[in-house]
Amino acid sequence: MPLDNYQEILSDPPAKGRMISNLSVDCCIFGFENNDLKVLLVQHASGRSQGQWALPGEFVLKDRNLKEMPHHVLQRLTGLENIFVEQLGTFGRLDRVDYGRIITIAYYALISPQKYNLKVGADALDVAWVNVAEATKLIYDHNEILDYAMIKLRDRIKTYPIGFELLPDKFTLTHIQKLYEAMLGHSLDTRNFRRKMLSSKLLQATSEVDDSVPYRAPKLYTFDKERYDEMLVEGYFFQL
Amino acid sequence: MPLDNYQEILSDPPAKGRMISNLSVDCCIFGFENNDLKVLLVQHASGRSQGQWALPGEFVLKDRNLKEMPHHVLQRLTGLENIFVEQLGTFGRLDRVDYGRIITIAYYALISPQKYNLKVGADALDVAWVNVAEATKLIYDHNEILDYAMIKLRDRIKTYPIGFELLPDKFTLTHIQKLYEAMLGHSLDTRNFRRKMLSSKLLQATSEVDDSVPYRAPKLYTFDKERYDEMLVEGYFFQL
DNA sequence: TCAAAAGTGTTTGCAATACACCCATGC
DNA sequence: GCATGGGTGTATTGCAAACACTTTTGA
Repeated sequence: MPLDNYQEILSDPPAKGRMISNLSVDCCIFGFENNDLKVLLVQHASGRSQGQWALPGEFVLKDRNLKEMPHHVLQRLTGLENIFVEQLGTFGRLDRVDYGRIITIAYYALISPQKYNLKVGADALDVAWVNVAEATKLIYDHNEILDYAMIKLRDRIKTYPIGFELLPDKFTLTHIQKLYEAMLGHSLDTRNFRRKMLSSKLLQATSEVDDSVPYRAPKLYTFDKERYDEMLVEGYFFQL
Repeated sequence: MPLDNYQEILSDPPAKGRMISNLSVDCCIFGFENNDLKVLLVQHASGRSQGQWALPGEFVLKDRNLKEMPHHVLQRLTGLENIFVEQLGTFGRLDRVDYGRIITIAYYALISPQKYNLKVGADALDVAWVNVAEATKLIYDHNEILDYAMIKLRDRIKTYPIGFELLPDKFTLTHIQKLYEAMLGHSLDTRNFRRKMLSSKLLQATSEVDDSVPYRAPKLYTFDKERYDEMLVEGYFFQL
């Protein structure tokens, strides 16, 4: 399923009167394909920022709890619900945007490739998955936000098994190793990695293999959501 | 130096016109005394919230960068500068305050006991250091914020040696052990703790001892700021 | 038969843990 | 001399790290 194969479904932005005009939410939406970590960017369609690439975002809505806002952004942009989201932090330099004093609350989201199904809203010219390393020259302070997201993500992946949020339901051990390597920015020892993953009890072997490959077909695993939820509570540490 | 011995210096709140009226900053300001972790609370002097205890806070000022705001709060409240501060997160439930849609950015600050020197602003009836365990029944969602601060603090103390921010310039090994125990909520093995602390190279033994005690005078240590800064960069991990 | 990746065990060293007694001081 | 906390060492265990070859499959 290629990443650039999205549907052109218009999704209208909310009316101005429903927005809190000095407060926005911006999202670093991450995906993983072809052993690369990607981030979802939009190109602004109008106004002073027309043509520039940005993290997707919205003004906070008057009638929504703050924590619903990143889901609202994801819903408008991708139609997806129940996505993993965490707050990153709030950015409020005086000159961070060029048209007023806007403070933004940044979130990051992790979505699995089965779910790529992008809409392009009426306020965006284009939407694209971009390799994180190539997502330079974003508008406003969005590169600062993205850099911060990467730091947090690396930190988080070492402590919680959130990487699974980026994988399809069934995946191979190599698949998840490549994901960790992409996130951490260095390679990992295969034997040690596999031992650790399997001993974590997070994985469940299926009887299936991935026979679409032109070499020895690797086993497919699924990921044990119950065990994962237990770990989130007990403060699991994942040393890598 | 007793904690409740503060000066009654009035520090006027900023004019309403300088504030962003839907955005506030609230601070969990932590101190450590008598082996207890304390948080600084204020009692509101006027308005609907009069008499209630709260985390100190302010509305965000139009002409200040967001990251200066917690320092502004600390400055007004305590007169202190150069305090360790980190952002916790932003809280925005629709009904979190009872007089409108206010979103608040929460910070936590760590201050050392030498620096206790509190002012009481014109907008506060009273200011007090309260044991964290006893800081219940705060106004709005401030208990939620404080609970979250404690979780973050525990997490952080396990990874970075931020505990030193809560100690005076010279301290004993027992002193810092008690601090860690208070933060983590359980006791630690003295021999292991000392070995680990000393091998971290964060401490520098002085030739002095604390001879104010009625038993064997313990050695005083200072803390090596340079080594600490190195560690913050190299992502030091402090397993406790 | 070759290419490409899957899959598999053992050894080594370090760091965390558990554990108990003597020491110095002031009263 | 006694009460109080200061200060110290060793043995064990578990986990992370380093390391290389055989297996399977499709082309």
